[in-house]
Amino acid sequence: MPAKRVPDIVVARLPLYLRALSAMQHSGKEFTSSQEMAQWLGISSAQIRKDLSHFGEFGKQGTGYSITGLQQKLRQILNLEREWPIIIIGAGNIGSAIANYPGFAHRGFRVCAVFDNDPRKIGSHIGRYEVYDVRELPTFVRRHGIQLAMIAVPAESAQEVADLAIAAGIKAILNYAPINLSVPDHIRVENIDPVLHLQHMTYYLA
Amino acid sequence: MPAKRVPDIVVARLPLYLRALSAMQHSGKEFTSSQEMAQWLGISSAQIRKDLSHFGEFGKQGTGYSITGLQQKLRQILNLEREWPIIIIGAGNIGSAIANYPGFAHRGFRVCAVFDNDPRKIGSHIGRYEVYDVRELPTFVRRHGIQLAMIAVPAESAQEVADLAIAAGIKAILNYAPINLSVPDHIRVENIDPVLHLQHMTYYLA
DNA sequence: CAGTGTGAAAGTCTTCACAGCT
DNA sequence: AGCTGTGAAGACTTTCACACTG
Repeated sequence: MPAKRVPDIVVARLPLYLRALSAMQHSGKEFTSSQEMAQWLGISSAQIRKDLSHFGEFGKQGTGYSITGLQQKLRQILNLEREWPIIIIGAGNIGSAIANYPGFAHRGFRVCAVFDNDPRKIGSHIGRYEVYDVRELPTFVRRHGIQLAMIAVPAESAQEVADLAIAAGIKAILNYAPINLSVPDHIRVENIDPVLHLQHMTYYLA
Repeated sequence: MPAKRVPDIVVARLPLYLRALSAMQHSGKEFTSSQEMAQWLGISSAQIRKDLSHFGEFGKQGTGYSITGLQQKLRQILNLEREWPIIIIGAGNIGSAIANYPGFAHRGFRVCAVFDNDPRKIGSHIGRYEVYDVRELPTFVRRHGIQLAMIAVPAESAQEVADLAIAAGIKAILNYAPINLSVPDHIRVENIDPVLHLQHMTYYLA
């Protein structure tokens, strides 16, 4: 469906559009326009139209976009018509919080296991997940064909567990450790480090 | 110190440089080069030099940058020579996890209070923080002159607590709720939504 | 001679503005 | 009338490549 090669920055905005559409759907509306979405998201309407135009023509002139229709298209584009299993590596504060985060379920993801290397944590429960020994990770990942991992271990161990996960077949990593992972070209990594955001904002504070 | 107006995208990379420098410092080195940092971060050396050139000349030709010297400069630029107090709004999974996250302390921030509106949580303890009634937030923020807040409440309440916090004097918000906050122009907001990152990555997975 | 700082060139991304459809 | 989809223009960002310095 992508006509040519779509810029990564455009792909990054699609989930945002999807999120806005969900909120609009909740408010019971049936159609929306690039203008309305733009206002909602604080960006320009031209950008939204241009972004979507990379993938096809989803709107009706004079009317706008069907909210459910566009959601469906975006889910197709982002491969969200299936549910993706994810593993969490690290059963500390962050690992526990994301394991119990209810926000994944309705947006295409299902946490299916939590791993740690601390004998005191292995076998214990986090919400409804038993914590497994990280040594069982390779077998687990291979057996279930899992491609997504979230890393929530201390910075010192992050590269090590990333290597382990990649060797086992993981293709994309959401990394919560405050460190830059080095990975092969075909592996995707996205990072979440709240401190980076805070430090960015303090630049603008008196 | 900023010669002219520095692009926001440049400011956003400075914390990344700071993080890389900390890691290098730990490995005992004294000097680094734009090339070494670039390799570490997976970006180009020219970009690093250009970014830094917006703020002054920090390197020595032939030698590179003093690791501690550059760290100090970046801390100055980002206003990180003081320690910033932050409040957390929301004492659920995410709020608790970030309250206990040890990564803030050495990077310029100190969590100083946690608020919630749930009577069952108010008065209870999260790590070493007592959870306060959100109705005490305005007084607390004013009395201590707090400018930074992290919002970790459900999406439905996020706009409401953001409004409350802003009215009390909060100037910058790190928002964990999966929703776009609308705020006045002079307030800065950054968002963390792991699902957005995951959905971005599934685009590239088979 | 290794490595910075920087104009100029190349590349990328956003906005404009309007033809054309409903 | 209202709103999309889109070339072309404009703005912004990155990279190049080299004069210069310790």
